[in-house]
Amino acid sequence: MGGEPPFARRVLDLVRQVPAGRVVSYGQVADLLGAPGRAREVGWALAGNRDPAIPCHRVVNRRGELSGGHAFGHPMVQRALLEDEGVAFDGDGRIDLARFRWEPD
DNA sequence: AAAGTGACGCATT
DNA sequence: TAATGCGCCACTT
Repeated sequence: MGGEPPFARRVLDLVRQVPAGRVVSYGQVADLLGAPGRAREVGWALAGNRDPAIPCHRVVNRRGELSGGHAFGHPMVQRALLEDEGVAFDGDGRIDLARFRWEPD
């Protein structure tokens, strides 16, 4: 029997559960996977993702800022995707995580 | 093998 | 609240 699925696989599996109009932070994903302190690995997992079914644009940093923007070609692309889902940005280009943070049941 | 890099986060200043 | 430094771990050179 193989052990647990690769960390990257578990990251993508969790992110895929994030509904439209909601976001999660890198650190939150790591914490939910039982790997606190490994937020950077979450970023690498998303960077290596090739599956368009994974809503990786819904993952932001702990301050509600867009970090993976350049991976979409331009930060504005990710922002447009989120705004289209109903996620609001403040004057500093940040999301109010108190309102839009998603948490699993 | 060692050092540098990065889709991050936290403590301290 | 913002800015800085350090910890973290996989990947690259």
